[in-house]
Amino acid sequence: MRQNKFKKLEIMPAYRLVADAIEKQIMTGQIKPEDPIGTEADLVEQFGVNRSTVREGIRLLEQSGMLRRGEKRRLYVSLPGYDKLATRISRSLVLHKVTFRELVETLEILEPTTIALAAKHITEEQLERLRINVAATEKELEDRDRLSQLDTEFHSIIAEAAHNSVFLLAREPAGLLIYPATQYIFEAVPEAPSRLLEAHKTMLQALEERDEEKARVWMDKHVRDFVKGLVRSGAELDGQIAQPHLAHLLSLDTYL
Amino acid sequence: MRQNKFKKLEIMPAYRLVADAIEKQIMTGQIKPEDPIGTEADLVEQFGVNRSTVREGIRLLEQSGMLRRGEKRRLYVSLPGYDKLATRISRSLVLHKVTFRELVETLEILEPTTIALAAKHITEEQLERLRINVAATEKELEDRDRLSQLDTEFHSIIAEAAHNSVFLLAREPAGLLIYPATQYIFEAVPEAPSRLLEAHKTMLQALEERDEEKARVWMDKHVRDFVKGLVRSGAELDGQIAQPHLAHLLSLDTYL
DNA sequence: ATAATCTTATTGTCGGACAATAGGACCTTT
DNA sequence: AAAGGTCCTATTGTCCGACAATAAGATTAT
Repeated sequence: MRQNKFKKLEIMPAYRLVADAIEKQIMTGQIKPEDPIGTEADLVEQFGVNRSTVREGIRLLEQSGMLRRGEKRRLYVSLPGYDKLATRISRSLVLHKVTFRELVETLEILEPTTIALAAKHITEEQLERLRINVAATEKELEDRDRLSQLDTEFHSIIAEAAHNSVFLLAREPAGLLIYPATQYIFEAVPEAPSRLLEAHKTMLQALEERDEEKARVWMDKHVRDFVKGLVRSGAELDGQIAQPHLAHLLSLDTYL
Repeated sequence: MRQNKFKKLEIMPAYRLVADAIEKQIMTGQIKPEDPIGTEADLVEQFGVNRSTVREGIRLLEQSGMLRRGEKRRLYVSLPGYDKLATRISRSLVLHKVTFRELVETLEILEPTTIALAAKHITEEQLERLRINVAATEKELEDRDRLSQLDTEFHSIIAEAAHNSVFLLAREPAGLLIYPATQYIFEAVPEAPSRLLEAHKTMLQALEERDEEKARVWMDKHVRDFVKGLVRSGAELDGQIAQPHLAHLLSLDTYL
């Protein structure tokens, strides 16, 4: 038997070490969000490596949202926003070829619970945003594209109203991936828009009344309705998400 | 009123354009996982920019796991693994100062549902891994550190057994953040290890019997037990996660 | 055939260079 | 004095060229 006297050496490129060093300080709270990091020249001096190397390290952290370029293009520590994270997760799910079935199964579970939490915690400001959203939905019943945007937003606001960021982040990627499909349901099911509006109205009302149970029941119905529509629109539950459904995720590329 | 005749110009550094161009091809399936990307020199030629610029672009994608260095150090398209994603999400949650309350609230909801799904879909191979896990737990009841690792693993296997990658990814970050706290519960609550073992044993049994309801009920109990222990161990439910609880997340830095 | 050596391609790192730009300081105009 | 223009400086984004380290492949020696 071979003797294992030595640990495997950790041999990492310098740009990684740079990134890890900065990340560690951020994670341990030694540098806090909105704190400025020095200029590239400063980092060169501190780490004792070339500027190119520093830059490569910075890119790593820039991507994950821990660093951003702020005023005067200087580097600041920053919190990765939930929207950006959710987008990134969604993309990964797509690459992993997630099926409609997995998505709807997840939402059938999460959405009713989400709205139940929301009924307990929603603020007046969030109620107002929902009212605006519903009003817009009513006005633009004909514009399918806009309507599916509003649908996605409606559910996002509710998730936000649950006031639980862990839960929010657990739900959001599935929401981002599935609700755009609403658009295709509208094409196949003429009565879908009005049913959607009715459901949204009722859920809003339930939230205004803080009626947890009513909210949950209607959301449950709403989601199952959605799934039925999805099937009627020709989606294969065990198939992957079709390209057209993802257009928004791809074009969001630009600024995240 | 100001006329909005012009769209905001998209002015982006070249290294971003490089990254976006590659990412787009990956997302649209024009390049698939495990496909080799050319060498840096190739990319320099194709994009018509300098190698430094290409490298910075590559770093962005390397971080999000869409590119990796494979054999012969060449660049390959790759799927961001769930474990890596979950780690990254967990870190973001920490930076956003999630509270214990948000974590346990989420798990109280997700875990029972997870095991119910698992009861339906678990494979023999996964059952076997759970048996090994439980056996190890029984043997090492004294070693708190090891025990909390095994606990985290136990719940992860169950999540995997639900056979829903969306759900898996929704649950994992919360699991990563909360179960390490088990260790501190053991210090405060002497009878905790044996109670944990009993619960795990019973849940395993329920899974073997495909008894969805029994599994759910026990998991529910198990999680609430966990929360009680957490409180007894002195954790402030409305406080953030303490540094020591995060050690594992930080040291994982190295190779993800 | 196996081991040792050489070759080559590629990455990681370095140093230096320069244009573009943002911000500040300073000046001009009304 | 406020608004606009000009100059100055620091910093970033990009380019160029170079080289050591390394891994894979080819070649030679044992």
